[in-house]
Amino acid sequence: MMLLFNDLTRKREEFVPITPGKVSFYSCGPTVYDYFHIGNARPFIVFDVLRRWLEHEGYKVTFVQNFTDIDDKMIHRAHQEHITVAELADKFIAEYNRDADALGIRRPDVSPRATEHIPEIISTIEKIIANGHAYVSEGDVYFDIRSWPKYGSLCKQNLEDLEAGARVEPGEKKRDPLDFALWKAEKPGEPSWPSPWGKGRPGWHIECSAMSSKYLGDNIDIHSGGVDLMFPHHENEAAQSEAASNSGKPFVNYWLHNGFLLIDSEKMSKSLGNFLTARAAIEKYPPLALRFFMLSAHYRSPINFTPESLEQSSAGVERLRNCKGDLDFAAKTRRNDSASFDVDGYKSQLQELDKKFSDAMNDDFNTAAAMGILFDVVYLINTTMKDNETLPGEFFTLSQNALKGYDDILGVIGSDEAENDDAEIESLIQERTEARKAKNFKRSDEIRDELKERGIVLEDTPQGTKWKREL
RNA sequence: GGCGGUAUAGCCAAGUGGUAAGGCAGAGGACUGCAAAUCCUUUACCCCCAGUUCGAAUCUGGGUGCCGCCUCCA
Repeated sequence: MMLLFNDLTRKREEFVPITPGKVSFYSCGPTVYDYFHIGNARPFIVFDVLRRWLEHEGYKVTFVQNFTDIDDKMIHRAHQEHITVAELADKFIAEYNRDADALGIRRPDVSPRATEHIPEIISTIEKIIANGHAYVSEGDVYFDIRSWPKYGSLCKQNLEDLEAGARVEPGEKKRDPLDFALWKAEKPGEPSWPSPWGKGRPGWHIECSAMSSKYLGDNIDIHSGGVDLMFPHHENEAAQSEAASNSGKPFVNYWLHNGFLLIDSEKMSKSLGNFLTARAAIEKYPPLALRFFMLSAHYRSPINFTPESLEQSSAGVERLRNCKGDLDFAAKTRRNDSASFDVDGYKSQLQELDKKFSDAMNDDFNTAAAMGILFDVVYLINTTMKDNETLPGEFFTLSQNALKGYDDILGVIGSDEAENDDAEIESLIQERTEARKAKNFKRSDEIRDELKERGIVLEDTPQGTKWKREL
């Protein structure tokens, strides 16, 4: 049984998919006007891991994440850069993919772009108007929140409080300050598309309603995003989608929102000068450490991005990787299939830990607790190798598979790929081994220091010298 | 002002009634030519004050601190 905290009810609920064995999952993606920042990276990483976990649990998941490629920020930036909005979008979609790939974030099953779904958006708006929940006003179309009694039910605010903070732009023709644009009439110099209400462009929220409905249907299992999207974006999305479908069914069964990422205990903002793109973070810290950091706290808690926390995360990743490296090395040097070893006992210990890991992941996706279990697995492997001179192949197969299984979900260990200086490194190690045999420690330490400079760390073991690349 | 979240060791962080996971850092030890890795040992009056209970980090009430949303920012 899987429990998920549903922001609709503010409770942990058992996850029951609409269709047994299948999950429809929509996650809000980036507005592609710039590189995405480290705060954006949190939902991308965390919900990608949730997606993997759902698949691990046997669900066939359809994961949709949009690209918002038309809005005020897009238009503004394109003007600045003297390029078209479409060119800007193409560029930053490519940059998104580059950074997301580097962070080990799997590509969604569908990555729809708003501008490629104008007909769907228009027909969604038409349905909302036909159902009496939107009105046309001088080329704009607004959602009529007063016609929607459930409005405010996701963010749990009453309309008066929301209204107190509502902002009305000059030129907007709203009946109520909280009404929001589904369609915006064309302004000079802005991209526009023909519509029944004249030329214009879609509002911010409507694309998600139109595209989620197209790819996932009117009633979807999971919708995720950052907490700050809860209002107004998700509140509006839900109102639109339900007003359009008019089916009486909720737009979303489980709303999931990740907590905010702070930098040095402050909200990231350009004015504070603590703005950090994912690109810059990847250049500064190992992607594995960034993932480790994101998964080391519960996804709904706030996390604080500091140099110290990233160093700690890097050290944690090192421990995981050391275990994998030691295991792989021992598999080559200490394997002995006739060694006496209680394979069944070991297997049941691993299974017990695996059960704990699953329990943690199924308890509102508690990756922090699950990572704790991963370290327990590491400890079991390390102590087993410590206590046994040689081990049978089954030990290595079981252990390696266990680590790989966890890493397929969390992506915090990684694998080592051969590089073209491998042979040279190994020949230097061979030379060092000869030097050590001859008690020429000066030469042997020289070689070790030289390799250290190049990010290669040597470890001498009774079975020979093992080496690894630093993160 | 309204709504919500959070407060656990030097640091990060699990833990929704039964004598506090895990990681990082530190100290001592084993191992090592020296290291590194690993292993062993070691580090907590769970923000404060009341209350409920046989029993609370966990529940209730009241404080205090920090954070977020209410401003098309994940």
